[in-house]
Amino acid sequence: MEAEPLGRRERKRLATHHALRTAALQLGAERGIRDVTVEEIATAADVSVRTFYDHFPSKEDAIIGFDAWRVGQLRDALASRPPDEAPLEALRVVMAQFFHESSDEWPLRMRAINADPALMGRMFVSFIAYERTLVEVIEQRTGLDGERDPYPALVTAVATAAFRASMTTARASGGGLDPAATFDAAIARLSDALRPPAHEDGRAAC
Amino acid sequence: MEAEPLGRRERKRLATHHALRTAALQLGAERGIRDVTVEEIATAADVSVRTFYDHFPSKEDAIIGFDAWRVGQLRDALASRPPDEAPLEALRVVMAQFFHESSDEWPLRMRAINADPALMGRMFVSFIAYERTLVEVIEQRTGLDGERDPYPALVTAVATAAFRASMTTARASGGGLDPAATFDAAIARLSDALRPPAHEDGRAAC
DNA sequence: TGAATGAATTGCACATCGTGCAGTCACTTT
DNA sequence: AAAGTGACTGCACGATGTGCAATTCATTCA
Repeated sequence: MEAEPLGRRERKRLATHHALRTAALQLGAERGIRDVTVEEIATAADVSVRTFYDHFPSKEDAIIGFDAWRVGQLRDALASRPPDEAPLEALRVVMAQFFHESSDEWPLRMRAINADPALMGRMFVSFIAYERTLVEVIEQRTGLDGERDPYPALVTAVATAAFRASMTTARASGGGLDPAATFDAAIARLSDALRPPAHEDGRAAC
Repeated sequence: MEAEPLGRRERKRLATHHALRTAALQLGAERGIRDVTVEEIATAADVSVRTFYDHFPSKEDAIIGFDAWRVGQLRDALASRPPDEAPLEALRVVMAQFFHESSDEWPLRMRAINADPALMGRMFVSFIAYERTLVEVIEQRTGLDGERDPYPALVTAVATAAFRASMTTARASGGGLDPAATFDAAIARLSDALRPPAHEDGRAAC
C-alpha cells in the first residue's frame, strides 16, 4: 500500500515521536496524566520541552490522540472495502482492525484512562476527528450528499457509538466482557436498521 | 416539579452564574473563544477572574458545559416518562425537550462553535457526562444490569449519536435542515433495532 | 435581637501550559 | 561542495487553573 524508503532524518523524527508517546503513555499509566508534567515526559524521551510541543499539541494528545497518519490509514482501509458491502459492516471491519493494530498500546492507554477518566472524553473527541474522514468515504461509497442526507453522518456516528458503548461496558464489567465481541454484537443489532436508503431513482445506494 | 423559595444568596449566585455564561457565550460568538480571555469574561460579568473559576472549570465549559443542575433535571424528566415507553423513545422525548428548553442560548452557542469547531468536541464530551446519568435511569427502567448487559449503554450511546449526527448534518447543510426534525427521523430509523432485550425468564424488559 | 455560622467573592502567589521567534546543527538536494 | 531544508533548542511571555487567607453578607440559632 506504501513503499517509501524513509531517509535518516525521517526515521529520527519518527523515533522521537515514538519515544515521546511511549514516555507519555508509560508515565500516564503509572501516575495519572494530571500528575505528570510535560517536562517529565520530554526528559524521559531525552528531548527539550519545546520539542515535545513540536510533536503534540498537549500531553493528553500524546496519550490518546491519533495521528494524521493513522487517519489516512483508516480512510484507505475503508475505501478499499468491497463496494457492495453494507456501510455499517464496512465500518465494523475497519474499526475492529484499527483496534487490533496498535494492540500493544491499549493496555497502557486503558490504565492511563482509569487513572484519569477525563481522558476517555478526550479520546472520544479524537474519534470525532476520525468520523469526519470516515463520513466522507461513506458519502462516496453510497453516493449520498452529506449536506442533504443525514445518512452518512448517522451510520458513522452510530458505529462510533457502538465502539464507545463497548469500551464503557467492558470497563464497567471489570474485564468480564470482551470489548471486541461486545462491539460485534452491538453492530449486528443495529445493522438491520441502518441499511442505506434507496436513491430517488429506486437504485440501491451501495 | 420543584418549588424552592430560593433565598437571596442563592439568587445572587445564580445571577452571577448566568451573567458569566451569557458573557462567555456573547464574547465567544463574536470573536471566537480562543481570542477571549477569562479576564475579559469576568470583567464583562463584573466579577473577578478568581470568581469565574469558582463557577466554571474553564471558559469552554461556560459556553458548552452543562451544569449539574441540568443533569438532575434531565434525569428526573427521563425517570418520569411512562414505564412502558420504549427506552429510545423516552430518550428522544427528553432530549428534544432539553434542546428546546435553553433554545435562546443555542444560536449564540452555534456561532461560537462555528468560530471554533473544537468546541463541538468539548460539547460532545459533556454529552458523555450526561450519558452516565441517563444510562443509570435506563438500567432502572429496564431492570438490566449495566455491568453484564451492554444494552443500556448502547441505546443511550445511539441516542446521543443521533443527536450529534443531527447537529453535524444541520451545520453542514448551512441551515437547510432542521436539527430537531433530523433528530426525530434518525431516532425513528433506529427504534426498531433497539427494542430492549427480553429478560431471561421471557418477560418483556420494560 | 444579637451572635455564630457558613457561603460567595476577592486578591495574591505560583506552577504549568502553549506559542512565537531566532539560532544551531544535521541531513538532503543540486 | 554549496545551498537549502527541517528537526531540535533556549528564551520570553501571556494565559490557565488552583491553593490560601481575608472580607462581606445572608442565614440560622440562641
